[in-house]
Amino acid sequence: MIVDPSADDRLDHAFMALADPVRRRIIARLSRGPATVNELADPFEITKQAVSKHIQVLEHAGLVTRTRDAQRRPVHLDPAALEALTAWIDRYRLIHEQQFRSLDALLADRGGRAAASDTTGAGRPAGPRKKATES
Amino acid sequence: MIVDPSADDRLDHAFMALADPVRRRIIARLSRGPATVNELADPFEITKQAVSKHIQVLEHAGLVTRTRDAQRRPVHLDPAALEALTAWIDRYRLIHEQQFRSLDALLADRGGRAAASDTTGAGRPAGPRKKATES
DNA sequence: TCATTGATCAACTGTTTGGTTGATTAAAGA
DNA sequence: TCTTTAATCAACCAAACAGTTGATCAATGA
Repeated sequence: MIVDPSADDRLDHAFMALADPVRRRIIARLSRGPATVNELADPFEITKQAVSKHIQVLEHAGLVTRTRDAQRRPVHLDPAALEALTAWIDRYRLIHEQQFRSLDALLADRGGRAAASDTTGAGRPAGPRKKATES
Repeated sequence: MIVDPSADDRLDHAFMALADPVRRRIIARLSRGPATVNELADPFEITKQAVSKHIQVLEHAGLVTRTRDAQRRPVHLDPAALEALTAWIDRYRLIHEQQFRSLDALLADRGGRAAASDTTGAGRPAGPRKKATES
């Protein structure tokens, strides 16, 4: 049993959880409000045991929580983990955009002639040759 | 061989591709500019064949593209697929936020007394009882 | 107490995945 | 032509995963 998962582990589990279309449909349903396992299993062709496993995956990823309401155990969406995902994606998406802006500025300074001959994109700046250690 | 993958399949592959820490580090590296397989394999303990497979997964998900530059085959980040991921996540994250705002407005109209007794959250609005068919 | 309902646990199975080693292709250069 | 370098292909293996069936647990209500 993992007690203190790293941020990397949490990203692993969250991305893996959303890599399944059944789990994405469960998230979509929960975005409109909590629901029980039986309610969530209804639209699918699989057994409720399988849906229960999917919910365990989502819970382990921190995407949903379960409470107790008499016999029912309603599942709730927890959007904090979703925010962590968009934060990770946007981080590198924006770095990439910035790389392009820097290159464009550089080419503009040189007069822009080099840009027309670089059709492969292979001449893009690769940055300093340091080890890529970021996660 | 799949020739026309659905949007759902593309999301599958993209989320699955990012569910691996090695592939996320590759994306992080590529956000700073293109790189070859050998360069990408350098920081890892695994063989370059394994890294080549990871890049195939990323390419199949539409997250990267490969070009030809003499013997080298530089890998480039393609941020369009990343945008699709954030779009999906934010869609349901914002729907969820809107649900909360609607509930808060409802409780405010009633005088807000019911809110204090609902500590489990089980009484959240579950929306109309229609089948959850959205993807 | 006992039956019912909601949900999970346990064990098993077929498929997929991440990694390896060894062989092969493709382009450059001596 | 022969060698070197970059990268992929092919076959294989162990581990993980998604699904199943059957049994069990927990709370409710007659």
